[in-house]
Amino acid sequence: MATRARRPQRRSEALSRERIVAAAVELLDTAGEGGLTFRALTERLATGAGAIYWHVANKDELLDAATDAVVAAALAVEPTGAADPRDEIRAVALGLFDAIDEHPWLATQLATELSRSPSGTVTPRILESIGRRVRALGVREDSWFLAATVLVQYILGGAAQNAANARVLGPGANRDEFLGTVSKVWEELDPDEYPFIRAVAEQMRDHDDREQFLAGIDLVLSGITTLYVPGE
Amino acid sequence: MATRARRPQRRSEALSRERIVAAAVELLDTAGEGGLTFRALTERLATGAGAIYWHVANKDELLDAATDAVVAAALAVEPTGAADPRDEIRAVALGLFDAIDEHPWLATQLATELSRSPSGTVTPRILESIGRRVRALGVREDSWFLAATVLVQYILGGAAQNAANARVLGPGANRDEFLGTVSKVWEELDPDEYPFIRAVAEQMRDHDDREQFLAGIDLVLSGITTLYVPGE
DNA sequence: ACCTGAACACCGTTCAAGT
DNA sequence: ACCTGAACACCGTTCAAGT
Repeated sequence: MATRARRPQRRSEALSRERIVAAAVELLDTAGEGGLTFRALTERLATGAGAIYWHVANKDELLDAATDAVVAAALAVEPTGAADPRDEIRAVALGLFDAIDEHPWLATQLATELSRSPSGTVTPRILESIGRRVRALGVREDSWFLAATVLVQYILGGAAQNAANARVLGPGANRDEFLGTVSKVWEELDPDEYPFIRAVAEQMRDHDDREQFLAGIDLVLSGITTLYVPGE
Repeated sequence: MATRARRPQRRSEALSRERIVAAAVELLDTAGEGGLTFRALTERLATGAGAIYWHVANKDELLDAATDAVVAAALAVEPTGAADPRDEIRAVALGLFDAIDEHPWLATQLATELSRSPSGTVTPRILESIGRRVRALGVREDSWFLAATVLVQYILGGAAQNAANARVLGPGANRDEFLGTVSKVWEELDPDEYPFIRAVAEQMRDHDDREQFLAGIDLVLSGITTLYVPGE
């Protein structure tokens, strides 16, 4: 009774790249970045290591595929019918924000995604989604790439930072308590070396992640409008 | 002759945390993120594994220490005497940009730094440096934390993205050639799925990393001024 | 207090062998 | 074409033993 066999998984439901990637995402979600190993994967899929290597070149490719699958899903629920491109940009950004929140390993992955495959599919996907709205915003054509890139950079950076916070906490932890602790540490830093940190310790403790993230988006949007939208 | 003993290192110059961290930085710089192993480290320092563990708790702590050392050095050359806080912010940002450019492993490290030690020293260091200038800019007090955080997020994200590009290239590679290749890939994407990417493929090919990074800083600064500096 | 180095548990990847 | 699973090389970390 105690030694219940763990998930015999319907006997051989035909291995496939998709099933492997899905299992990888599950492992990453439940066990964290360190939880994705070929041994855990073979056990969960009731197969051998070689079988996985038949469908996937190596671990890096598997991670890329997992990232791509999750990002694609997050961007699939595109906001339709929103009149203001600004609202659409906010919606796309929040979609990624939530995806990273649900799959914290995405943060690290997205940060290093760019360093891998030059023809990586994740970055173009995100850039395309944001870029269309940048164009709709009326940004000068020669600044399309710049404006879209800055936005994407902020979105990924901001979402990643929040995921990091969430990860430190771990599931079920008390966010207020955690922020309180960090805030205390900040308040006790050397007043000569860290005057600013001390001054914002309280703001840090009371800030709302989502609100702050959106305020950052608006800030970038404001800069884009001021500098790159003619006649504003 | 062929089997020259590699660096006997002046026989026992007393191991210390600093020497270990310095060796770690060297290894990371020369051999990349995967190059930092305890075996390589023991060889370079002509010692045993246990000796290193006497000075450093584990690999994560070693990576944190290496990151901290490099970031501290980058921020140490603080711009003095610049009249405009905007110029100072640009200088600090470029300092980090160059540091990540010199030590590409910093990008990944900084992206995940936040997820580690809540009392991490790297983030406060950067936030402090940027925050002081944000204050000098005349930002409303209740928006100090927000404005500084957004700036730091953009700086780290932007610098990381550039480091990623540099890393894909590898030392001595031809940047123009690389961008040309990626640009070609972008131009050949599905016109229905990726109209924006196709439209900016050329801008991407011709963009200058540093220029673009600075333009992003100015964009964020413009947003901060518009939204959070009273009377502007 | 500081260092040595063998040993342990674990990992990604390969590959001869099977069907 | 697809899968098995033992084997290999390598890694982070521990620890009894030394000085």
